Amino acid sequence: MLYSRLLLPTLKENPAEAEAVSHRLLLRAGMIRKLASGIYNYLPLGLRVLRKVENIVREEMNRAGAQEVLLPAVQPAELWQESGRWQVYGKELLRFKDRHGRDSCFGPTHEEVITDLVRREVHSYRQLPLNLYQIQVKFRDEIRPRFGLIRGREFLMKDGYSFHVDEADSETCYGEMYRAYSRAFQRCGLNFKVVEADSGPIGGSFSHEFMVLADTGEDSLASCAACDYAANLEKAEVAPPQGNPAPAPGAAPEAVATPEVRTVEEVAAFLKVSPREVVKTLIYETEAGPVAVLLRGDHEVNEVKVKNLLGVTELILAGPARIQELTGAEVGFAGPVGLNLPLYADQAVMALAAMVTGANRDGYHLIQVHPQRDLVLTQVADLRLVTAQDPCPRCGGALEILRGIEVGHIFKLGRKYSQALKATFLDAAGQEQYLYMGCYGIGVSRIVAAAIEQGHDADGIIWPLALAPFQVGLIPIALTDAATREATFRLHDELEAAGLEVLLDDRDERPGVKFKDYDLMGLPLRVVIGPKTLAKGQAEVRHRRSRETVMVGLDHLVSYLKDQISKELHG
RNA sequence: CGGGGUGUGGCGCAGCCUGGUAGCGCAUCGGCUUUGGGAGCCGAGGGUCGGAGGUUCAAAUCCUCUCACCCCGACCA
Repeated sequence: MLYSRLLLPTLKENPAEAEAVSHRLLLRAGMIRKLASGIYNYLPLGLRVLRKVENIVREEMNRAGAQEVLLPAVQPAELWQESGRWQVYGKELLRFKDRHGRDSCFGPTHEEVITDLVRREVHSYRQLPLNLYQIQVKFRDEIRPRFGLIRGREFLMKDGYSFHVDEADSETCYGEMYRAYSRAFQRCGLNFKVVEADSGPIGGSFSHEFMVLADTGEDSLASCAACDYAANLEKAEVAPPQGNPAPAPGAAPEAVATPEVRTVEEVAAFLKVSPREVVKTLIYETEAGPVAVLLRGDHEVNEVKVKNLLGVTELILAGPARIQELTGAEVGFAGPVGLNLPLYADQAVMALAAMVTGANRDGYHLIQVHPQRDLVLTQVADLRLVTAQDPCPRCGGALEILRGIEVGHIFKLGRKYSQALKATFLDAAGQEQYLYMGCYGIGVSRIVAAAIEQGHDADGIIWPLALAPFQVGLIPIALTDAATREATFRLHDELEAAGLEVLLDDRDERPGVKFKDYDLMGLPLRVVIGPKTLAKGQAEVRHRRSRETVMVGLDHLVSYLKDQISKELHG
């Protein structure tokens, strides 16, 4: 490919709109351009990378026995009404009417459509299992699109759905997808971690996310240094407290004046106690009514755990007026003693012998509160976020808290959609049964950004070979030199004939400009040819990642490059 | 949606506070010279200062409204 024929507008300066590294470099390297918030054009270079990811994912899905389909992006409201999600999906679902006034939406995901297809076409256990996937543009009207391709509104996704006669078979498929995903992300050259994830309201006993490790990631995860336990922070368990969980009660609770002392830090400092002895009382509104959650002052609530324990989908911290109404006191003085609300305590609270709580009275706190003697608890559970100070819940080893970008998510759907949409089959006994389903997603365009978050330096992108838009960049030092020109074009043709992807910079630019652009684009191998190298019958090959250069004789340059590429692609 | 910020040639910015003929760097076009890490000189083109309304003799600058975008929080591939 000749540079002069490509639409490849590189930028010297960082666009003001881009903050994230991948966003900046995608723009600067001329791979994407923004059309609207969270909506991007892919230019030729960006599309080449996107296609590479897509093909790796496709190959691994096919290898795992899945079949590719293509479902419509525009979907009728009826299906969503049938599944019940037309009401619950929220504003991320882009809705509109067609010319006849029929409610429609742009598909953010395809459970409804695929289940509809399968219920029409599959009637017998003999047709099962079935694993279908597609690679398609999705639209989710995100609250806040950001970081370029990492969270766009329109994005390319691989979504797959499997159908089974029973739960055991769906779990077999889950395992196959787990392995296929791992292979795909490995081939993409990503440093990733598989973590246990919250399976959410859909239910199911387990779910996994595939996280590309990057400090700029939007997700946090806990990972054990000693064993293979790793979980999304919102899922990560806290090991039950060790030692004596029920210390003997001491003196009776006593109210003390704490004027204008509200936060945990202020209370701890005022009463000269450790923040861990100050218990905070969080008042939440849920669709099932208000509740109170107790946590040690030095701990952070995990709202996902609270939601799951309560079985609610709505969990919002109560506002000042509502707190006043429920506790009789201002924010900062709520406490569990005598509070007429369902009371849920984090397990760590139970290990305290004497704690400080709000007194439900402005300007007062209670001291010497004993959890078992003084509180009427609805339930005690693990309700907080783990920290790097907590031991691993599996092996007791040290936990690390890392940041990651979610590029894949697999979970079991069970019979949620098959029941809602009445997707059934006849089993061997002639009985009508609901299908068991699994669901598997990969953020294809997000992988492009994640690979850059993981592979870059001050000069630009460093692509893994498998994703690079071109494998080799070819730079002539002086195209005005006839010998150089002739040798460069001949080499370009030879490389292409050998099946290598090569970009020849035939622009009338000075070498420095080309070097900068190639570092920015991040092609793995760069070949420089000029009068000086030609005089020795050689070319200079530079590895983008290591920055090492070697002189290679022109007569075996093609085989040298082929070797380098196959070495990196196949280990 | 709440909080913070930015809109001035294609890109990055100054000018705004204190109203008075719209500027700089890069990019673009033409010419000459250059050619191993974002070249030099000469010349040229390109902007209703996000939009609307208002104040004023006069608005990029002051006021009101509005739109777009970015960053921090609640959603997810």
